[in-house]
Amino acid sequence: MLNIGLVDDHTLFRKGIISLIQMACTQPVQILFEAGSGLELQEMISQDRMPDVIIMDINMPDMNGFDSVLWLKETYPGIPVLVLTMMDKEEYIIRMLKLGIRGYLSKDVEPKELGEAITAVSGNGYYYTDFITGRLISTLQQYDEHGRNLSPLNERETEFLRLACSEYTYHEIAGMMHLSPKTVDGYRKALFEKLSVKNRVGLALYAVKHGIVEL
Amino acid sequence: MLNIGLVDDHTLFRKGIISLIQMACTQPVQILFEAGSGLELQEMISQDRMPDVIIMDINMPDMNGFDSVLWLKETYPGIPVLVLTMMDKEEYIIRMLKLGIRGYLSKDVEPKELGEAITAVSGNGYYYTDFITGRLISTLQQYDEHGRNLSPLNERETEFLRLACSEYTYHEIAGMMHLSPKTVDGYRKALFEKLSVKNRVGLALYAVKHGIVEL
DNA sequence: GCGGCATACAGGAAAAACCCTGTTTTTTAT
DNA sequence: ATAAAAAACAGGGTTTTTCCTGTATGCCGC
Repeated sequence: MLNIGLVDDHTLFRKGIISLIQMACTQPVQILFEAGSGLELQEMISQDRMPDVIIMDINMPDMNGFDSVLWLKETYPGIPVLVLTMMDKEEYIIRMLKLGIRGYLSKDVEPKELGEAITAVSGNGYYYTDFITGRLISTLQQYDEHGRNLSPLNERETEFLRLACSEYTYHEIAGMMHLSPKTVDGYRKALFEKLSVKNRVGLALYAVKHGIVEL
Repeated sequence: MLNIGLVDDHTLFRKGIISLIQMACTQPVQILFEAGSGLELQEMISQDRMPDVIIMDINMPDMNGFDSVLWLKETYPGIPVLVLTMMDKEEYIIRMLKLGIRGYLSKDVEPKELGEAITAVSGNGYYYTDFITGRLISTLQQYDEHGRNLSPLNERETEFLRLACSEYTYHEIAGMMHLSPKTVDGYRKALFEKLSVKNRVGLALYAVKHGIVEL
């Protein structure tokens, strides 16, 4: 019997997932527990309810998916995690992959696919939707003419980008970042190039689209 | 027996809703049909499967929630519609209210609330979550010091706002709108005032936040 | 027929954004 | 240890945005 732990703040989703699991899985499975956040997950596991697979969302109150996976990997690295979320932004996928999750599914998944993913992940396998692998491949293909990767924004660039999505002037942003306005202007230019945008509005829309700033 | 028609493109959601209905409703209910889009809804109803209540999402392929409700109100105005969606943008809520829906729920709804909403709507009642009514009230409270309503953007302002969320200069936008750059500057100023923003980035973020431009 | 109102438009000016080229300093790799 | 890359910064220029005040026109109500 395969024991599944379900972590999602929406009751609607949890019940939907349970229904799908029951109709999709060929092997015998049961829902060991449901948790509405990372904190509840910690409670469940501290009560010695050890699942064979954890299905987890990202957006949750109290403790989100990233922190939850981080904690799991530190504490019980053996439990495979299957992320099931609406968030299909590249940044999120990449962050999760780095944390060592074993599968990533979008919430518009078909029952059959969910069953396959659970089977794969509960063994020693991995499962990512075609959609997601497709996006990742196209991301990894973003090199410039010298073969340098253009896409990943470093710490400082990300910080600048977040601040650029505001009503502060670049001068004010320079102050906040403890940099000269000229340096900030350099970041601006670099990001225009990297993200192929022409003005600050382009930066803001890129940031929203890729989940770098929340609305 | 209350017959429910379920219109949502995500299998996960449909199964979740069904679970919640079964655990939340005190009265006897059954799911008469499930449809994955407005087109499928039309098929179902043309097969003479007339539900007492329709629970509907907004984002769907082929035929979305707005068009579906529009068609329903023209063809079978008697069937009450309960919108159940993640889209909590004011523009969407207002559009749906104008179409004459009877309830609007967010997908993070509690089982109990879903049951109450179904009961209310299947009678001759209405049901809106506190969250939604709260947002609507705060929107309707946006008056200026003379009592004039600031919030609703007219046609031309909306058109300008959409164009401002781009990498065109205002000069180029003026050309597209067949207006003088000075007039466009007037729209800019008026929108800064109405939306309480300080620069073009603020405009773009407002537009995204309120569903005026898609990403 | 006249004030109120919305729309379209102008001149002019300061601020901010945008762009290019080049220097210094710090970090990193070998 | 040193060359190469990345980060911080400057000078100086153009374009765009932002802001102010003021005018002309057509529409609507009373």
